[in-house]
Amino acid sequence: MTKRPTLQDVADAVGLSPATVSYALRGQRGSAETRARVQAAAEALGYQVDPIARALANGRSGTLAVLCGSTRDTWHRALATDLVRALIARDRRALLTDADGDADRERALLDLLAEQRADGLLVAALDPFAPHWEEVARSTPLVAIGDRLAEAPSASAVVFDNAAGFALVVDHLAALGHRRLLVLLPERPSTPDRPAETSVREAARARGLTVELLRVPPAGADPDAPIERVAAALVRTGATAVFCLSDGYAFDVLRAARRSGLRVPDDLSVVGFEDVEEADLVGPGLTTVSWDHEQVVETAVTMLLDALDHHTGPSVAVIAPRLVVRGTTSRPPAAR
Amino acid sequence: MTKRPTLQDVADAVGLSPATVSYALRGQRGSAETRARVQAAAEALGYQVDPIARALANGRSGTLAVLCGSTRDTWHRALATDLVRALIARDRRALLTDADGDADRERALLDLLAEQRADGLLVAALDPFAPHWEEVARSTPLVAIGDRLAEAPSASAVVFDNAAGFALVVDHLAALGHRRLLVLLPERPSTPDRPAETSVREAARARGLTVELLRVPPAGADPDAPIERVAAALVRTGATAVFCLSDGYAFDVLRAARRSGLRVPDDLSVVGFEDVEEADLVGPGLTTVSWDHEQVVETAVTMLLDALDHHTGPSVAVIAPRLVVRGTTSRPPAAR
DNA sequence: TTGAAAGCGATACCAG
DNA sequence: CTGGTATCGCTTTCAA
Repeated sequence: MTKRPTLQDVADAVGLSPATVSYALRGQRGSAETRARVQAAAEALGYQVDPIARALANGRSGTLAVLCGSTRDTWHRALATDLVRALIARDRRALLTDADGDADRERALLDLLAEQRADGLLVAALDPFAPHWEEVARSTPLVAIGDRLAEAPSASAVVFDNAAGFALVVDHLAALGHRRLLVLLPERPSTPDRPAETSVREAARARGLTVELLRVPPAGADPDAPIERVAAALVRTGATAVFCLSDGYAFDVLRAARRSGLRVPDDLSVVGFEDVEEADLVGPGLTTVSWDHEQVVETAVTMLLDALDHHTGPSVAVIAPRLVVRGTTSRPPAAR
Repeated sequence: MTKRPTLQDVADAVGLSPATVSYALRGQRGSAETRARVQAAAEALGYQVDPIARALANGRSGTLAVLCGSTRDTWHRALATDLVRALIARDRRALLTDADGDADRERALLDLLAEQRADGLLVAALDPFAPHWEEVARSTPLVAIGDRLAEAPSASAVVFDNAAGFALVVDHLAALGHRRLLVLLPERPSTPDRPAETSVREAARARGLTVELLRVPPAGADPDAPIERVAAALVRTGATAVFCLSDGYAFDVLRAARRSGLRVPDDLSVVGFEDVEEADLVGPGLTTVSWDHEQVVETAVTMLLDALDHHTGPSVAVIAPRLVVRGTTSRPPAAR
């Protein structure tokens, strides 16, 4: 196995200096004729820049990173892999890392990525309130996905119009005659903007619905405990519909319902706040709010590449919700 | 923002040469006393090795890579992210890349990973027959997952005992009284060992079942076409059970069945050859063959790290199947 | 337009 | 046990 050719080899081949070859190869200098000659020689030798040497020399690694708060969650897992795929499809090298639900690890990975000279970051943050985001965003183009990063004005973001999503769900359920709504939301606040709690309450009030809030730990932490609590809450409150704000919990609720002998959607409407691929096959029908996956990915990637290539400043894109109705009961509360 | 301290800075601080410091920090040399002093100084300065400089100097990047044939497939996606998570959990840096169903890209990514000096590879190969695997495996510890790499004796592998899986499925269906089996398998052969086709036929013959084979394109390629073909094949052959070998097609079959007005499992048994997280919620019940995910991940990661740390030679681990029965009809063929 | 030379931040060989 | 010093392969001033 013969060694890979280096810049020097190419230089020797064309009788120029490595510097000149370097510039020529990147199209930064040289007469058209020189460039062509260099290109040809490089091609002939099968020369490829060594990304590591380049990174050491100029501080850029040529690699973008996707940092995911937790790939345990189906939707985030799909998002993360789609982002990587989109980047690769645009001929960028991309790597995916996963904080696995641990905020400390999120921080550690961030340091790691800095060390690795990641040129840009796509982040589904675990803790959007963490102060360190601004420091990172200041030195590296960064696009947050899902929620704005509270303390990082330098970061771009692709955010979901949660309030609009809530309104969509509440409208839908109200129109079907539901009066009591059980809302599952994450234990820790996650949106830097108006708290989900407030928005949901407000939307519900506008439609005359009663809301019961149930805070659940992040998905995957302890899969069983919350199911029991959900089942209990359903019985206790007599809610006829469950709205799952915490990503990934709609499936758990379906499991809980099944255990409790509740039929979905005949006895209970379940609405998720995301739209995973398998939702159409799950149970007899799970209604979800969908944030057009492709649009999210496309927007985020475009933002990042723009920032990278054209040094555009930070910006925020808002993704509108769409309701995908796959089964909700309209049985009025009196009938139960 | 002050510059990160370098090895030189630490050396200056303790009055030693960078070489000595480098060795001391890695615990390769130096009296206990020297090491302690160096450690302390490094700590005090907040020194962290620069992985890029290190990679350039010694050819190792300190990063392991997971190369996935296609993250479009739910099961592979889960596998890939789980592998990354497992590696990170063991304090390794890991990156995930995705060939997205394109064999050429698989090859290109492999080159890329070589350039990036990946220290080890975990691979769910798209094309296990490709000759280039051996070249890669020869220079980098490599563990293949799912199938052996036909031409790469230097690579380790975690393989699924497909034949045993087939037997499990066929036994199960035969016991329920099924006589006609529709088997979906990938267009391209994927197992270097005995072809799936042969194994399935053999297992079926042993139980007196008739087998209809239907070759389908890889998941995600053209989501609609195969569904129609499946529906047609069901009607044409009068099969009472479908066995999906091609990963990810069980869900599509359920969709096809629904469109055709077939009820699962009352009219049709559907068996998948993997066990995705959501299988228990899908439809009224999807029976699957399960390859203990955790065991697969654990085994693969352990193999890779052993090869890395102890220079163990290539080995092969076989994962045994388990049948997860979630709903199959026992309606005898005569009743249809 | 081109080239010589100084980094970038470590590692590893080889003397002392 | 230590410490010069030559790499590793490329980028980038700065002169020519």
